[in-house]
Amino acid sequence: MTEQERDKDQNQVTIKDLARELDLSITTISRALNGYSDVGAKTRDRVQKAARELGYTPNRNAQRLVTQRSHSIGWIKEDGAQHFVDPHFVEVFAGVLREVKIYDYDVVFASGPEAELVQLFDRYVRDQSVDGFILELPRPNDDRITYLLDAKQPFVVHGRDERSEQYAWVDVDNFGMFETLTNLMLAAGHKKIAFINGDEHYAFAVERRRGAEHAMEDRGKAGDHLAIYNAVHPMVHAGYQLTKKALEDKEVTAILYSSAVMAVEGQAAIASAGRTIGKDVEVATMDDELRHVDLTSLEGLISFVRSPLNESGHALVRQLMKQVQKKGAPEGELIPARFCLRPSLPRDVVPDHFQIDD
Amino acid sequence: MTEQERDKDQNQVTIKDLARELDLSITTISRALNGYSDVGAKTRDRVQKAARELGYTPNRNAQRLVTQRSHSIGWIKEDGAQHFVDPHFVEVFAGVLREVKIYDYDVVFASGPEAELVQLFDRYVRDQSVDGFILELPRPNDDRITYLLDAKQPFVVHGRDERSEQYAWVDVDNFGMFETLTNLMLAAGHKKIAFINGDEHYAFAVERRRGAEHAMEDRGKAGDHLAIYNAVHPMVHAGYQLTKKALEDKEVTAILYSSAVMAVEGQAAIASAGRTIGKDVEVATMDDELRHVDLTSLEGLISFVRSPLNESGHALVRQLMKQVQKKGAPEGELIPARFCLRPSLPRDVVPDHFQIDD
DNA sequence: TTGGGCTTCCAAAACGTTTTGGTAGATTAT
DNA sequence: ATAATCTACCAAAACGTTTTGGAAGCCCAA
Repeated sequence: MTEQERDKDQNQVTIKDLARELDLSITTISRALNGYSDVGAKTRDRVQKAARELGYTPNRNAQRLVTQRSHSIGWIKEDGAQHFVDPHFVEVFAGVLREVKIYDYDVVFASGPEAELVQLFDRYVRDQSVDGFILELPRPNDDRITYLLDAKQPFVVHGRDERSEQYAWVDVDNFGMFETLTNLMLAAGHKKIAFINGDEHYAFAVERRRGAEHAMEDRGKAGDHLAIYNAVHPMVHAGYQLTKKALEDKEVTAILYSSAVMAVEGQAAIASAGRTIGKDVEVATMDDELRHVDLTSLEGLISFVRSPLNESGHALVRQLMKQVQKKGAPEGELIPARFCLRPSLPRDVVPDHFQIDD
Repeated sequence: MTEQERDKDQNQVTIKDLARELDLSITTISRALNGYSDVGAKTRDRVQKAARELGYTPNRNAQRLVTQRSHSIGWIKEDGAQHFVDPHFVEVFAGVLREVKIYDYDVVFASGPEAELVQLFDRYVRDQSVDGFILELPRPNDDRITYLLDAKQPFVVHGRDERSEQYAWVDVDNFGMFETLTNLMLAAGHKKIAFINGDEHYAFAVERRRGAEHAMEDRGKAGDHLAIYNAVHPMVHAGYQLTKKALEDKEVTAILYSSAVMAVEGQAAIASAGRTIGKDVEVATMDDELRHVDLTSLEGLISFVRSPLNESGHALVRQLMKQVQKKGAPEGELIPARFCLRPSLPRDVVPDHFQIDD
C-alpha cells in the first residue's frame, strides 16, 4: 500500500500532525485554529496555512465528545403518518436544511410509530447525539412537548398548542389571516361564503376556522352564511370534490381555500359548474409558496395570502439555535403574511400588522 | 439544586458510575454490556440489571470517537431541485428511515447547491461524521459517484449509471417493465399505444422509453405505433394534459403511464374525451404504491406493475449496511415487480422473472 | 533592582468509551 | 507434583479534540 493510498483510505491528518509539523504544542494549534487571542498573529497564520495545505479537518467526533455538543439537531417524525408525504412538510424541510448550514449544524432525521415517539426522543437525549429538536403539528397536550419541557431540552415547535408560553415556536397567524379573508369577502358584499379548510385534527385548521367564524360573528349581517368543508385524509382531489359540493349552493359567491393545492384543483370544479372565477365567484387562498404548485393560471384571477413555508424553516432553525447557543430564551415567532388582493376587494379591511402587496 | 434536578439536567450516568456502584472495572462493565464471553454469567446479569436500573445509555459520541464509526449514514440532496418535493422521494425516505432503525443507525440529511455537492460529500467524509452515503437519481458520469469511488467510501445509489458494476445500487427493471407492458398491449391487439413517460432528464425514464421501443421493434407489426409524451417540470397536471393530447389521435386505444399520479389525472381526460376506460381504451400504469395516491377508483379498470418504493428504501439501507459492516462487496439489487393485469391481457407474454398477481 | 502586567506559548487533564495485553486463580492433564 | 489450559477479571492506552492553569520571557514603572 503506497503512502497516497493510505492517505486516501483513512489516515486523516490530525491536530497532532500539525503540531509535529510546525513544532508547536497541540494546545497552540487548537487555539490558533479557533482564533483565540493568546496566540501570536504570525503563528496563527502559519498554523492556518499548514492546516489548509495538509487538508486538515477537525474530527467532529472528538469535538462532540469534549465539547458535549453534537452540532446536530434532531427531527423526529411519526412514521406512516400521511403528513409525511405532504408537500408542505417537504417545503419546511428544505428551508431547515438550508438554514442549518449557516450555523454549521447537521440534521439527523428519524421516524417511529406514534406510541414510541417519546422513547425515541429520550434515546436521542441520553445519547447526546443531538443538541435540540424540531417538531411539528402539535396536538392538544402533546406528549412530546411534555417530555421535552421536562427534560429541559432545547426545542422548537412548528405551530403551537395551549402551552405556547413555555417554549419556542414558529407559526403564522392562522386566525388573523382567515378572519381577514372573511372580512374582505363580507366587505365586498358576498353573503354566502364557502371555506374549503384542511383537516381539523390539526391545530392550524381549527384556528383558521375560528378566525373565519369570528369574522362572521363580528361583521356578518343577518342572512350571511359561512359553509365549512374539511379535506380529510385520504380524500383524493379534495379541492375538486369539495368545491363541487360547495357550489351546489347556488348562492355561494365567494370561496376561501386553506391551501393552494386545493385552489388549483377547485378551478376545474368551478368551471364545470358553469361559473367564472373573478366574475361569478370571488376566490382567495392561502399560498404557502410550494415549489411544485404552479399558480400562474390563477394569477390575477384570485386573491392570495402569502407566507412562504421556506421562511418558517429558516425561523425554526434560528429559534432553536438561539437556545442551543444560549443566546436567548425560547420565544414565539410569527411569520408575517402578505395579502395580494384583487382590485375588487377593499384594502382598508386588512389590519395594519399584515402587509399588502399591490 | 436538588439531586433529582441535577440528574434531569445533564448528569448522565456513565460506565464509570456503574463500575463504582458494582465495584468492578470499567473494562468488565463495557464487556458485560457488549456481551463478551470473558465475563461471568452472574456478573453479566448484575451489570445489565444495574445498567437498566440506573438508566445507563452509552454516550454515542464517546463510542464514535473510539470505534471510528459514527453509526450514521449521510443523505445529501441537491438543494432547490424540483425532485425534492417529489412524492416518490418522500416514499423512499420513509422506507429508509424505517430500515435504519433495525441497524441502530441514524440518518443525517443535508442539502446544497449542485455545484457544491462534491465538496459537501468531502466534508462529511473528512469529518468522519457518517459511515456511508445514499444517493439518488444519478446522471450520466455523475460527479458524486466519481468522488465516492475515489474516496473509497461505502455508498449505495438508487438507480444506476454506466458504471453500475463498480458500486452498490438498488433499482427496478425499468426497461423490462415497460417492454412487457408494451408487449401486453400489442398482444391484446392494440396498434396505437400512447406512453405518458416521466422526464427523460433522468435515467429511469430513458430506460422505460427504451424498453417500450424495444418491444415495438421486436414484436410490433407494420402499422403499429408508439407515441411518447414526457412530463417535464414545471408542467402542472401533466397526466391530464398529456392524456388529452394523446387522445387527439383517435386511433390510440392503449395508454401506458410512468406514474400512478399521472394515471389518476388521466382518468378525467379520458372521460372528457368521451372514452371509457377498459372498453374504448386499455390502460396500464407503473404503481410505486405512493401512500397519498388513492387508486381505488381505478382498481379493476386498469392494469398495474407494482414495485413499492418503500421496499427500495429498505434495500438501499441493507445494501449500504452490508458494506459498512464489511459483510460483503457492493452489488446491485433489482427490486421485483408484480404485474396485476386485467383479464383482457394475455398472461403468457410476461417473462418468468416477473411475478403475476391474480 | 524589584515587581507587576503583558504576550505567547505549553503540559496535562478531561470527555466516555473500546480494546489490548495482560494476570491471578481454578481446573484439568501428565 | 507440575505443567498446561481455561475462566474471570482488570490496568492502561487509545481515539482527537478543548480547556485549565500555569510559566517563561519581555517591557515598563517605581
